[in-house]
Amino acid sequence: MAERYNPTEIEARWQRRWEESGLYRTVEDPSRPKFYFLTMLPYPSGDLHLGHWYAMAPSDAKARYLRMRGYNVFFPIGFDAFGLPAENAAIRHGIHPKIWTYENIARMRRQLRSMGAMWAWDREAITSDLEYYRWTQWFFLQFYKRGLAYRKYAPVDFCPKCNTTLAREQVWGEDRHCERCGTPVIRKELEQWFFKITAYAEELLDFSQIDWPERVRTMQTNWIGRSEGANVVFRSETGEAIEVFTTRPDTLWGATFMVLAPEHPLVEKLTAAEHREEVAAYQYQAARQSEIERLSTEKEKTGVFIGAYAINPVNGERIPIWIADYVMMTYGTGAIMGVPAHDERDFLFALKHGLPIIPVIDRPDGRARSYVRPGATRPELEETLERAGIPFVVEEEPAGKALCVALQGEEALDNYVNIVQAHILPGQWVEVVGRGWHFLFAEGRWTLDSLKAEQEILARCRAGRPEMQKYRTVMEMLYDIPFYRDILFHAEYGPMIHSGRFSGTPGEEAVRRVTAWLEEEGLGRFAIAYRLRDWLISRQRYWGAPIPIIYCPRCGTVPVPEEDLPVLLPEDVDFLPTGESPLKFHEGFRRTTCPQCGGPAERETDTMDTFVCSSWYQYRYLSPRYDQGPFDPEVARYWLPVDQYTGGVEHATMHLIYTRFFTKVLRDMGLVWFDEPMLRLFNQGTILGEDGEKMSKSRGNVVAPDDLVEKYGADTVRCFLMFIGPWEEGGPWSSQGIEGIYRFLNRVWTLVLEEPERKDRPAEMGEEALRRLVHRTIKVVTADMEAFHFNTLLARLMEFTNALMKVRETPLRTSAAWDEAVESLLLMLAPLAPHITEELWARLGRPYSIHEQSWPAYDEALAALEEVDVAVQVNGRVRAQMRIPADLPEEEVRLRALVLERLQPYLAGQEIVRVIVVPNRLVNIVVRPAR
RNA sequence: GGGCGGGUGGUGGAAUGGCAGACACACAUGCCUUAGGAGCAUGGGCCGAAAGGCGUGAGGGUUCGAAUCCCUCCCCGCCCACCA
Repeated sequence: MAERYNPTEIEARWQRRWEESGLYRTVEDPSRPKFYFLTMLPYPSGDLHLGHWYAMAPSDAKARYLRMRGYNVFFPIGFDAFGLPAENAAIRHGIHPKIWTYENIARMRRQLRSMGAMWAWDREAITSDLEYYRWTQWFFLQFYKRGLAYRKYAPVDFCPKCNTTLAREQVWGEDRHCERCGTPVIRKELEQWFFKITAYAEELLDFSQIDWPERVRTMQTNWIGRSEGANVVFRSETGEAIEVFTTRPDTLWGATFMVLAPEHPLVEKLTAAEHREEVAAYQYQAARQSEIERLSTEKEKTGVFIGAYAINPVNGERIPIWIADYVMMTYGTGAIMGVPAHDERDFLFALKHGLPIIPVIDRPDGRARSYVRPGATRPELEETLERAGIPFVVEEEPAGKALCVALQGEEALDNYVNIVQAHILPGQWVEVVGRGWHFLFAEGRWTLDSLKAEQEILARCRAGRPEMQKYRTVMEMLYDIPFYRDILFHAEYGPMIHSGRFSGTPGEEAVRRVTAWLEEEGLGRFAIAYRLRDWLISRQRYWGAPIPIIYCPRCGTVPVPEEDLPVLLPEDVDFLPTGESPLKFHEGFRRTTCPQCGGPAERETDTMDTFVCSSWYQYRYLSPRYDQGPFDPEVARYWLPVDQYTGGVEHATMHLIYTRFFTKVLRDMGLVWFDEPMLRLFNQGTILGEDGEKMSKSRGNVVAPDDLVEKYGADTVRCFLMFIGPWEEGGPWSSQGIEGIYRFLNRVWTLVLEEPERKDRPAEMGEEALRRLVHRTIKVVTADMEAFHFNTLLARLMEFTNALMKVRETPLRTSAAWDEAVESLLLMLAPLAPHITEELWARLGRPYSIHEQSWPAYDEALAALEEVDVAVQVNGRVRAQMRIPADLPEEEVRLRALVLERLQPYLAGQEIVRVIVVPNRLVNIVVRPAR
């Protein structure tokens, strides 16, 4: 009896051996094709959890496979070590962030090693290392030099009691209070550093050079949010120029008001004295809300009139200026024209605040409606309409009969208008809405085509029916009629109406023609707006890379000279329970001398967002101790760019955009020669708790990988994570399911090492057939490996193993084909389960190491099936099976099928209409009863 | 509200126009065993004694043939969310 599979012993032994023999040392070898395989670097939270394993183990398997395919693979690892949790630990437990971080790293290194991955530990990089953040600061200076780093006022969440800014995750609850003291948080304008990522917005929309998942490309495209339109200059009555951005210049004639963002710089100047108090109160209120809240769809459209008017440059209309929090200072120009007839938000705003609504784009669907109020016309109208063939619905109302008329098309509308006009009673009216927008009175017809018409119509309606007195605008009056509700507003493109000489311009040309005209007249110009904002990198934190800037009272903002880098993060700091950055109070750090004039000056005390550090780590990995630049260009020339990147999709709009931006800047600096950092990207899913929910301490469903490794060994944990389901989908953990993989590895152990109980089982297959099975398996497994389909790959290997377990008891056990089968099994399993395969490989007397062997090749001819089982259907139902040689000519297949015994009852008395032959799969005989 | 995924046995999943349920878990029965939370063998979508029928969220369509393609709807997950 051979010894049993003991993963703990084997794994420790081989990990030591690999380390000692330098199996995974990285060497730049120009004679071999390179492959840079990168996995997102972990944050050293202190414990390696199963999520890390889920991200890393399959990556390691793929990297090992590529190595077996002959690539010189670079598979580095490191730590994203700056960040808030270290500071929180300092405040709560009195541990210095540096100690906390580096102790965590030491622990995680040990845990990571237990995975048995082929990481290039000799190139490990840690972002909080002095020799790392020195270059992060260097990049800041290069950005600054190129005008890509700038400082401006920006709103931050601020706790007035703690006297500090808060990160977004430190603001709690609906009422937005401070996490620590419960005081309501306010928005405060602070000077902050930004990276000008918007300068690259256009280029970031181009994904033509990378093979990334569509999901990520879509998310980034939406995040960047490119919109074409025009900036149009309005003037206030006092002559102040106010620029608005619009994507719909074709609706300019329908602008009936203007809205500025509450923090718009012109508000101060424009606000009339008697409105100041109200405006200030509204601005304060708006400042208290985060952008997230302001953007909430459910929210009422609040706002206040500032007592000023602007002139619409295209038609001279005088329109009121409001401020409202649905307008963002950070998008477009921070000011909009309100076109309530064709923008849903403006429509709701106008209705709520009693602002007039003038339609200026015709409905493309040609629909119009008319509601004839009781007593508006002579009673014969009904009969006349009937005779004219115009359908209507009669509604009984307390005041009498009302008619609801739906009209489709120009002709119906004209016809209806003429008929109704002849039936109107004096003082009364009937309107047509949706299209036409005619108000038919006995003495004439008014069209809702201007503010003036609006007022006249409203006055007449109020005079004719006293109950209309309560309405502030014509549209408000119409909106009260349920029959009209869904036809009063639309945002489609369509022919322009009520727009002076542009009336009649078709929707397809309208935007272009109006924009061209605006440019000619000097009233506006074509403009592109992006939703992407510049990247705010300032953090009022201690544990981060200090921003290398000095403020001198004489010279102003002065960058730290490159030769003075790094700006050292001082370690002798006190952590205040308020959470304020200790750098602010560290006199030795803050006080410095100006590099230009030598006079007393102050350092910037903010540090950089940790996403800055992780935007270029793939370059630092190449040469983590290089000190002539961020990375060794020699080494870079060999390895870059990254060939394959893997990581969670949650970074789609943060890290994955930032690192693309960084790379484009590096390219413009001449540091790299390519446009994109990572050529291919794979997003793995999330490993969930046994209950299908996210693993978290509060749910109590966390599975500790260390315990699993102790019980089953790393190979089993690795394989099971890959077996659970498609890697890109993630899925729930199963503490029972892992047993299956453990059994599988035990079976492989038995298969290779143990003497079978019997050896004389009659062979079910010959040597040739066994070879065919081997090559067929290599073929499908290779395809699965290429496609990251680890779950089906393992299923194939299990099937293969199960088949071999039977063969093992037959005389074939001593054949050459058997040896080939076992060897192939171990080689295919090696990337997934590196330890057990190394052990079995050694015990078979093969040379060290299995991980330096070539991936098994398959013979295409052998991999092809010799015989196939084909289903034979009659009218789509399987009625028989037949085994035939593979790739038999269709005609032959048809003949063999038609004479099958089992089929005859189904064919008797039937006429064969056609026979469909799907090669090597099935035959479908289509029949119908014979006449 | 918008965008992208997804819905298949008791469970995780396989099959992306061609025999639905590979592989595994759990379960059942049997063998072995002093014992079994080890190992081995056998079984299984559902209904039915069988023949056969039904079956991939619901309904419709295209096709010789649909889990797969199209239309309508329901449910779940993720991302974005007043971006003018």
